[in-house]
Amino acid sequence: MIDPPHASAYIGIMAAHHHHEHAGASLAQAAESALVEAGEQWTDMRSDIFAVLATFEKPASAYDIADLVSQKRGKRVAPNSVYRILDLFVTTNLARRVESANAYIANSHPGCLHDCIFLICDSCGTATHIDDDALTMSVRAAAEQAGFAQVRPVIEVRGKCAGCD
Amino acid sequence: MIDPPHASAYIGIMAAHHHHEHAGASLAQAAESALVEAGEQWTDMRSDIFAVLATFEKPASAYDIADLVSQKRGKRVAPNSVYRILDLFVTTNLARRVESANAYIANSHPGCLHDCIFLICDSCGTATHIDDDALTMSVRAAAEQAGFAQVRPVIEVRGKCAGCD
DNA sequence: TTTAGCGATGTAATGTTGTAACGTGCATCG
DNA sequence: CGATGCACGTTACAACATTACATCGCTAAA
Repeated sequence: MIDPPHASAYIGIMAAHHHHEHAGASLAQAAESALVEAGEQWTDMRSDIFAVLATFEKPASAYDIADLVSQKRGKRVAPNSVYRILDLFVTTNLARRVESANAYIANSHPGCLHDCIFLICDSCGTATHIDDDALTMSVRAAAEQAGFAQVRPVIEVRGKCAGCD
Repeated sequence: MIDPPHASAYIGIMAAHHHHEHAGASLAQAAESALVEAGEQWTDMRSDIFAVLATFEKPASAYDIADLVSQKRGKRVAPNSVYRILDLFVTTNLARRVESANAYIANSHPGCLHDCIFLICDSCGTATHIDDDALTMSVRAAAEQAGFAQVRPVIEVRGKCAGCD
């Protein structure tokens, strides 16, 4: 899977930064090593949940994931367990929570730490993301200016994607 | 209620823009006229719900509001009805939904249309907002660049407020 | 004046998302 | 072996949100 060079960003605003975007097995491997790196275990359950999460184009709800993982294992996996693991993924940067969708999405470049900006299509539900550090840093700065600390920006844009215009 | 001209200049991060910030009765009045302006009715129920919403410092859940309005009226008001009216408020810009909190907050300057940036304290739950049109316009621009249309930014920052350091 | 329509609200049921409390199995280490 | 710690299971429940349909009151057309 070759990565097209991060098609060159914005006029005036641009992240001078590019990633290795993983997919499929490569992504799972990257996730595994990132998790191990963080001192956590890469168990079967975690592997299955990550695999299922990574197949989604759209942000996936914990319940969606629970259903699919249950099928895959032939045994009910409770949402509860899924949430635990998703929380772990989020704290270790293997996945992100999309607040405006109450759902999760795999991070296609784990190990690379960013605030990211999600674009979620109101029609088809698919989410893409852009990384624009200049922008996210400005948001952080504005919040810090207002006296906030330990800042965690949530930047999402709802709208209609190019395919759904 | 006169709004100062939308002065378009920004120095770095700063809103060269100031509002009439309403509070209490003045806010309720502003809300009423904004709603009527939009061709909607200002009913007792809507008035009560707005009043309750406006008393909150923190984003209020529909259920919080339902409880308080129920008390106030001495009769159960179902969450359903509250959601209906909150949706109306959001579409008419009398209130905002805080996605990362599944909750709502009154707009202290209805009639004045903005993307706003919320700062929500993880400790005390209070929310403040900043208006920084330069920033929000950049976010819009980035999304449009990516092919999105009918863009609605959701910009929230979680963190610790000055009082909760 | 009836009545048809419409907007606002009520009622009930149900669906979805998220957490709490506690139990079990298993590996590691003294 | 027994103690500890971690992952996961199980159950129950809390919190958030929507759907379908009923009722009420107003007003505009017949």
